[in-house]
Amino acid sequence: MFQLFWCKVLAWSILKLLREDPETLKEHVKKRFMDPNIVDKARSVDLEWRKLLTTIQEMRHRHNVISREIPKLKGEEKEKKIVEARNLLKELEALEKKLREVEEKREKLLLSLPNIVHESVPIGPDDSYNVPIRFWGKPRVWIGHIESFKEQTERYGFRVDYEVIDWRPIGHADILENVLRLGDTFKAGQVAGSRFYYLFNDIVFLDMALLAYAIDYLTSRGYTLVLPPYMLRYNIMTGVIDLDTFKDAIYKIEGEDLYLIATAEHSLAALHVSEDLPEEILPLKYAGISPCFRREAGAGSRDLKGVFRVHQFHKVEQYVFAKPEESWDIMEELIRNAEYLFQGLELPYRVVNIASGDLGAPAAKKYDLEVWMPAQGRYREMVSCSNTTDWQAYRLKIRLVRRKGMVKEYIHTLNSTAIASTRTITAILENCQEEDGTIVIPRVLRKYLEVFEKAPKEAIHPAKKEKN
RNA sequence: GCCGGGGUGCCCGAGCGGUCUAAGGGGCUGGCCUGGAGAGCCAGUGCCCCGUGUGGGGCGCGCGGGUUCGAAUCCCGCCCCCGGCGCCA
Repeated sequence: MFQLFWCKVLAWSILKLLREDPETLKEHVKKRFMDPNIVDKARSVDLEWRKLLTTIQEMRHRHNVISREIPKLKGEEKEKKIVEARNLLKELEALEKKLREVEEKREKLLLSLPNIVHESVPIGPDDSYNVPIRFWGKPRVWIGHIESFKEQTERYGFRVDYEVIDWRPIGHADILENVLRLGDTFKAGQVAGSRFYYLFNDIVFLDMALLAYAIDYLTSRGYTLVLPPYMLRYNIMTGVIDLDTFKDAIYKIEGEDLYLIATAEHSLAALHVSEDLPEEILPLKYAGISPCFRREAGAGSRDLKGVFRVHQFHKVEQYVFAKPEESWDIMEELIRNAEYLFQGLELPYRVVNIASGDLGAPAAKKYDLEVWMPAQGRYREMVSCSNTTDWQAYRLKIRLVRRKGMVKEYIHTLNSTAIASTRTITAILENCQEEDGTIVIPRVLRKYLEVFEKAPKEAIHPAKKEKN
């Protein structure tokens, strides 16, 4: 028996849909509240490209045939053939120029297509349609926030146990700069601009302890610890993110083809660029630690105070290369890892299933982990966990090779925050705050502070009043 | 940063303007053979396009341009690796 029915598979799920089932692809684009016309455009340009390519390849073939005849000929006949070949090339020139144009257009359109939307994603145009799927911990809710707290929990059918406090905790920015006096965004603003900061002493130790805590846990779970490049080339960046992210988040190095990473996710995704990974080594799980640089161009004047939303911070990131059939289970593992870390810190949180319109092009599904911020009376994003299925893998040419039959397909990639330093610090500043402004250090962090002589061990205290 | 050497398919390695569009090994996948394994034999083993055929074709020798009817082979730019010099935390 002949074993192989030669079934040619289009490896990239989105290109396959584009060609074979464009209506379904349109449905996915509509779910994101994007213009479904991009599907028609991409489809027609893809078709145009294929037609043109076929024409050119036929001409190339004729030209190759002639070229191969030439060395066998002599004298006048040879000259005739050379002229013929030359003329054919002249014709080709214009067509190939056209092809390059079409190809560029096609490439652009293909790369502008967002990922499909997983069936479990709530449909809605913006973050107000995000759906909390579970709550953890017992938030401390200031009396004045009780109504809005209920709005943020009971509306979704959850009954979350909470503790009422009659004093309002000081906001993270205020306590950092004015009570503890361990941060200075004013001076940083003078020398670098808004959204930069100086942090001092205890808070710096806290930053380091958080990172150590995260890498300690993830490495114990078998994740490979990685210190990655902090800058990447253009073609790698575009493999990892969509155009909007590029515009809003990415810093460029002047005069070089280098861009500062906005997260270790970018470098970790790039770790296996252009590789064929055999299925038996999957899943590959990484924990990257790096600074993150973000322009925050789209943020306007949101969160200008303190270190909640800043141009640079440290982050431990989880990144996994997986077989398609296991990626959804791994997504659950990644969010559970993040939850484990925040449970350890005793920060009350909820996990939110991000609505289709708020997803971002690379992700087929995304969870955010949001911590309750007692001073703000809101849950705020600390962790973002995505399954990007084969969206990044296609762009980065990362394929999976099956043992049987040597079939190749695109792998799935996933990413999730473990801990982002400054943002987690804001959560600690508000949640672990005592009435007198003392910050009680979460127990799980203490062993990482032990190694530093001068690090705080149990609490961070308000600055002493200056005598004037 | 400077000078010299080098980057060939999954790996090793030949080719250094046309004898076809990468020799020859090795590995891997499948088939034949076998009681089973091995050996042996056969085929497949980069990307893409056309075709409802086990069919046809284009492009691939670090990347991008150029010369030529024809380039792995010649020229230019860039990247990376090795050695030497310089510089530096």
